Amino acid sequence: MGYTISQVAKKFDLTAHTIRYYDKEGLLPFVDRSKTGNREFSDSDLDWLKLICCLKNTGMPIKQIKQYIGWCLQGDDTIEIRRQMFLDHRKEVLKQMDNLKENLKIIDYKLEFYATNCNINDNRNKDCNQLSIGK
Amino acid sequence: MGYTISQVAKKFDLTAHTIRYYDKEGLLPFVDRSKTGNREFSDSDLDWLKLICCLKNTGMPIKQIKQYIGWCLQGDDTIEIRRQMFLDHRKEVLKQMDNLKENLKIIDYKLEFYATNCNINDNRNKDCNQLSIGK
DNA sequence: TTACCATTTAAAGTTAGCTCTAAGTCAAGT
DNA sequence: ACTTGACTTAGAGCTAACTTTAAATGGTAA
Repeated sequence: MGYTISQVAKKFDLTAHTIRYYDKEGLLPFVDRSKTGNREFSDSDLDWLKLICCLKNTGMPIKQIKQYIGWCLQGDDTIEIRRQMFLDHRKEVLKQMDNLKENLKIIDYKLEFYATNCNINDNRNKDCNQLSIGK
Repeated sequence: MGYTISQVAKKFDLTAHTIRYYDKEGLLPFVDRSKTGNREFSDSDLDWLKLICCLKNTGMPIKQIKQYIGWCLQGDDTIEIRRQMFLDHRKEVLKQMDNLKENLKIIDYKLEFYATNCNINDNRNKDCNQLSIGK
């Protein structure tokens, strides 16, 4: 039978509106319809959607995801460009992870500061309001 | 003397426009002005801005950063709530890192697939177009 | 003095990614 | 037959974070 849009929405923690929006934007050209025109998602469709969410959640714009879907539909001639896209995107993801790590250091520095100067012995004379975050 | 807005923009890889926007949104209430009304950034201001960028680049909305800045201005009564904000935000950042790691796995799976089935011996009969990305 | 910068403000415009509304269709239950 | 609820579309509306524009001011260099 396949899954209805609301079942899929639940599974992926999206709204049906959002899934229709993705469809409208060209991200789901493969999803079939029932006799009455309702979307029917197959298991393979869920795999596509999982990949789409992966790309979206790692910061790829919807337009670029659409382009990738288009390449997939075009067939094997686009295999190399698709592979390159994943390589490039992988680099992007690693960069994001590095950025998060760096920023986590700053946050941890601040937390250390609050712990050391503010909460032990409720010492309110020391200035926890300063913003020096180290070099 | 302090730094001009364009010097700061350069340092932080932002535009002067963006910095003025942050100021307008209440993120930079501490920045002084010269006699002629131009912003003059001190070293301490740069530390603030560094923290602001850290929070922004880890996904904190500008409104929430503004709220934090407001708490700082209010003084020591808000220390505990600020500390809690950093604790909460730290959790968010860790969650983001976990998400990135999970999604990186999917990307690596795809890359492995492209490497195995598509590029070795230029074997174009195998279907690299499929989207099954594993369980 | 004139030209050329960088700066200022207020306000309008842009983009991405939804989010919601209106009006309609269809299938199942009472 | 009627009601309820899930689905459909087109299109309008919304929010965040800029980004650009217009008009004005001030400092420096030739």
